[in-house]
Amino acid sequence: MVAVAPTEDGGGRLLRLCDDGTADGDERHVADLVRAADAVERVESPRWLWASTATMYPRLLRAGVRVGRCHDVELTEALLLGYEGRYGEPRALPAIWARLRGLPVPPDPPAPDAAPRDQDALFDDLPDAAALADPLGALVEAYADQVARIAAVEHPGRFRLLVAAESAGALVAAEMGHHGLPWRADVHDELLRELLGEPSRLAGAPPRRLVELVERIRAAFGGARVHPESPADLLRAFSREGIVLPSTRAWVLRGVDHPAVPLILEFKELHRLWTAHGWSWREQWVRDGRFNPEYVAGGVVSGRWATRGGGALQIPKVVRRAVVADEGWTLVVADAAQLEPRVLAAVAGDTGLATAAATGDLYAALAADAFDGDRARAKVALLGAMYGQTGGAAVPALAVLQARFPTAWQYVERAARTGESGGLVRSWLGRTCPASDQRLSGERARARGRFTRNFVIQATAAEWALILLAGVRSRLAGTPARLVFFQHDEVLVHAPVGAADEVADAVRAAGEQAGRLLFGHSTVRFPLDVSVVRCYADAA
DNA sequence: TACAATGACACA
DNA sequence: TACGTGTGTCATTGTA
Repeated sequence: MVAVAPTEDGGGRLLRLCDDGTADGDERHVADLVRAADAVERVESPRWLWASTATMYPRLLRAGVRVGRCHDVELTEALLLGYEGRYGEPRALPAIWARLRGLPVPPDPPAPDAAPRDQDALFDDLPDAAALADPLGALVEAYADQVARIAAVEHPGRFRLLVAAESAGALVAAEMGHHGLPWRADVHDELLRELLGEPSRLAGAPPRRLVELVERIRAAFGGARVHPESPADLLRAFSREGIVLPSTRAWVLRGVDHPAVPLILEFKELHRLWTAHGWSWREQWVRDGRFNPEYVAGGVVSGRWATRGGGALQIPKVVRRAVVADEGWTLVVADAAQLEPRVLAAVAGDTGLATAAATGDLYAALAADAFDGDRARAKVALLGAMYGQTGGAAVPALAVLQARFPTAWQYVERAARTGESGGLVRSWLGRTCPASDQRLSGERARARGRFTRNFVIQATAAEWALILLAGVRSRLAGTPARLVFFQHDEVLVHAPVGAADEVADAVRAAGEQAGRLLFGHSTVRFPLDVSVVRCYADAA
């Protein structure tokens, strides 16, 4: 392992370490960090120890340097603080962040009733001068501390896998952001014109079809000046016609008998396309045939990724027509089928559910076993159990689930009760939900119960996906194929046409390995639907 | 005028 | 078919 800390002059300091964090050689200073890292990577491809992949790696990527493995101290620290129930501590993360960058540690905020402090006490509080000047020392110290804390968790082996997956995920996130998703601006423009009509010559003014729809909506309201993009205005317009609505949500409007309703629904859909993924979106986010969002690994408490800008994780299905492989290239699209119920079967160790999850269609197997072959009811029951549904027609189906798969049922119920009473729940590998800030009661307690019930599943599903991603990445290393998109349970690889089958096999193999790494010899399978397409919209 | 809260809806 | 989890983004509306 090689620890690396950048210095302000573009150089950096390197130190070879053993796995427990003890030094294995002398520290050396290099004038050009990027070149030095490249050389070290080529010769020995070590695991890199650094403060933050998100701040270090893009710089290397811009210089054409790719690394194989790393340990990301900040992401690991967030995982450990969460595990220890300290995530909300105001100073915990900022403190380590500052020390790793050689900055002064922010002081504790003074307690509201504290007596004024004397000079000596202030002096005691000053950051250690050596630590201040020594980010590399702080890094090595933080790593050794993390190694010891990981050894103390309930399942250290699982937690080490989590740390490795989180760090690998951060590498993938930086690489995907750097590489970008192939995006045909001309195809995007064509489909926008098709759906929205001619764009206005006036910047910021709506395209033709939206203008027409507004006119027809006004006509349906007897010529009143209605602004359909304003929910409050729409509510007023309906109430003038004697129709009082709780909101203007699409599913509320669908139950309303009024000539304006179908027009409003169409307007909403197109208006959203125009504002969220229209021409100005394209101008802002698409450059040289690539959409380059910034992925934030570990950005969601459940371990799912977030993105900053561009709404990369909410690309509407119609817009996926603009995602087209380069000439001579192809897209390998793989998504995990029924990932969350399969995760439930595996983590709960419910043998009946695991038997159903050993097949390609979990819902169908479950239906055959317990729901008289009614696949839709089986699906509703399972989703209801994972999301905490309490009412509606799912209730009888939930009762069947409870009676026939008590182990799985109890697993999610226990997570819900722990959450309601303010406790912490963990994913399979040890990612921990945020602590409750106060004692809860009533609806707020129940809401936290629904959250923790879902957390144990969603966070474990995110772990499976992260391990899949890491597996795909390492199998593609040294080939021209690139991971270009990842969305919770779906990955896209941009590959030369001739390599498509090989890449598809690699993705499937990574999926099988992810299941084994997480759950050993569980009978639960995690099949991937893989398709090889020119255009993302054509994926099955 | 700037920012925060809200409503709505896209994705998994 | 009924609204239960997690997000990000935009427009509107309310407040400082």
